[in-house]
Amino acid sequence: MKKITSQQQKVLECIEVYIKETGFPPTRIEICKELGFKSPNAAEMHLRALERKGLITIKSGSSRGICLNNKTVFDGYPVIGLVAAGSPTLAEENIEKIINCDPELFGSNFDYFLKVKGLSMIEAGILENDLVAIKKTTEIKNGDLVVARIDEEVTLKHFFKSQNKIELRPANKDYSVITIDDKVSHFEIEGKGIGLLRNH
Amino acid sequence: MKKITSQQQKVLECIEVYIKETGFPPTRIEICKELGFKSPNAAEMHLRALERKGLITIKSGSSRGICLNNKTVFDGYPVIGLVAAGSPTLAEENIEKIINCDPELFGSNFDYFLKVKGLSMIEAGILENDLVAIKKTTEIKNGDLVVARIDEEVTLKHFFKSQNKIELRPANKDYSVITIDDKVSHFEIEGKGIGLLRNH
DNA sequence: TTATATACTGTAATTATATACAGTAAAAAT
DNA sequence: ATTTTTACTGTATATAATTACAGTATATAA
Repeated sequence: MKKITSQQQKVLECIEVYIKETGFPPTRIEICKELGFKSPNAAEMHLRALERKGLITIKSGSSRGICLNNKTVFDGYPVIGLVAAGSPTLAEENIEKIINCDPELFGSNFDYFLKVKGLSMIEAGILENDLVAIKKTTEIKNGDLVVARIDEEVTLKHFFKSQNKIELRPANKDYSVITIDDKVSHFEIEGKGIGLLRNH
Repeated sequence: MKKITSQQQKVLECIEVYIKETGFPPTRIEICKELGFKSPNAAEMHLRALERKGLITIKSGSSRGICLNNKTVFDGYPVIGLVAAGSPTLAEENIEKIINCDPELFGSNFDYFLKVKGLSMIEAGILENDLVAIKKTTEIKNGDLVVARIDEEVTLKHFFKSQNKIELRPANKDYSVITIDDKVSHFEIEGKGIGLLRNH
């Protein structure tokens, strides 16, 4: 996609605002009024440029026939259940279902829901089948809830790093701490749990 | 609001579909094409009727100047924190903030979020400041998570009813079971917890 | 340096659109 | 029983809107 000029940006915003306020797109002349142009051709040329750059579609011959192309059809966040060994977490085969919700539901944006298996985090109030909202990131602080991949296995634990070792701690007395050492051939932080969703 | 005829309903749906597909409302003639009318006045008359009945607004003189009025501006579910003694749970003074999310996020519809105070349900994985999605209902089964009002105090507990008594059980060894008996002057079930939301 | 794109004004023509008016017919309300 | 509303066809017209064409000027890319 080609770069957009500031004037074209203004025209695009003008169209977006107009649609938001009235429910239908503006005419060339209305764009001119809004932005102070004196010729309908000014608007026309900007519209042509925006169409060339793929941002709008103009339905020829139709009044107000301006379609915005930027509508990202967002159908929700995938729920990841058991991750098949060796496959990327977000691979289609791992997607159990799609949940539609506000991206800002947990304060900051996230990437997917991980469905919790087992009871290893029960003392942190994370039960089996809870959905933990995961944000893909490697910026992790001690104590954060992380999704980690150890030797092709995916696990949800609390992260603790000291001078010489990394520990993944469960929140359950019956489970033991995982220490990342030489025996581990592959270790990777996939992301961070920023929220939780439960269906009673 | 007056009742709508089936033909008017068809015209309204036609407009909604048209907007969904193109991003702008149809002209009179386009409505006619879609519904098989042969005169633009057929569409015009239906539009006038829909405007009289308050379902649309027609911007006079504007091409495609049809605005839908049915847009229910839903700004989200209220989060209820501490409930002031004697006040209805959903009173404005109790609303901490509004969270926008899909009404079907927890399977069935619900009415508000209750912000959890204290640790009485910690063994059920419900921590302080968790938000429990509450559906207002009195249809409760044994073991359900309920919001109950006892003598003007609101509490979140597990519900158990036997032949001769009702118990509200915490999920924490350090808390004791509440038994509803003659000492209680007022007891009421406000609703049922159907889901949970947590911000890490 | 020579195009090409941006950024407009100004005018005009064609077509798209709203909308009024004259009817007809049937259903529903008064 | 009569009026009003619904539900159209068919025609006409003023105006709303797209869109082409002729310019001017500046900035950017080849």
